[in-house]
Amino acid sequence: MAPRVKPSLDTVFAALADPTRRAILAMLLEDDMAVTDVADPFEMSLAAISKHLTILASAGLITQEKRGRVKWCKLEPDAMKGASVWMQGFGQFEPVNLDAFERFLGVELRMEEEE
Amino acid sequence: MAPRVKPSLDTVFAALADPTRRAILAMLLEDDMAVTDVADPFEMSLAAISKHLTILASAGLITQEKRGRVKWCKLEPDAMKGASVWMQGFGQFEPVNLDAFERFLGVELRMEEEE
DNA sequence: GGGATCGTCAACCATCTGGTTGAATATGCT
DNA sequence: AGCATATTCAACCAGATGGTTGACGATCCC
Repeated sequence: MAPRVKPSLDTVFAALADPTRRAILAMLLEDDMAVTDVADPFEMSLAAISKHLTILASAGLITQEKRGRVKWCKLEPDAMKGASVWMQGFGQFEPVNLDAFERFLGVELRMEEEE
Repeated sequence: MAPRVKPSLDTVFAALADPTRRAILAMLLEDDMAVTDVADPFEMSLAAISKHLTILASAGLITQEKRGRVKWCKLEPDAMKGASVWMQGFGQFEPVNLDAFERFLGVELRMEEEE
């Protein structure tokens, strides 16, 4: 029942390769959310979002806890550690720059609106 | 002719999601390589490796320059910057730890041998 | 010129991915 | 009990992905 595998680089990178899933992770930065609420801003079906959440969960990037009929989704940023360390082995990237991060988030969201 | 698009998070993460491609990047850390030499340690066809290299190139993670009949592949670690910054927005991961990186490389290579 | 080497192209194939819809399950509310 | 809400399941579909093989165009070398 507990999330089985070691979240491999394969599954983490693959999970992060989809813009919908990255947007979900960004939403979860602010707070834990129910599946329905996660789905709300997207134009796709609830079932599709549910699948995305399953993928994020099996990559270890989120955990889901059912309380009552609501399943709460919680960001697990530590799951990115391995991938982050791996990438940083390729170059000393600029010291963690939150401004740049927010700019990226902004660009991503804007792209989805335009689509 | 020049690599067209802005290497998006989509293409970078997708490129990194494949273990063969990550192994290729790790090889290129040591030195630039010809396509044939890149393909050598793998058990798949040269054409398959050529495709992987194309994917890496269109994600901006490598560049390829043809000199004579040999096409040289060069690592372009800066293409990871965006992805790295994006991930670091989710948590302050341990200050660049090369030991951990080499451990990861080791694990990845070992996995391929066993397969 | 002619043969070997380097690399890509084209066609093909099996499998994965991301989405849909409709039905099913589980919980909460009155 | 009976209805509404929350979420998943199952079947299906189109298109992407990762691999193969065989032919092809370039380039180097004798």
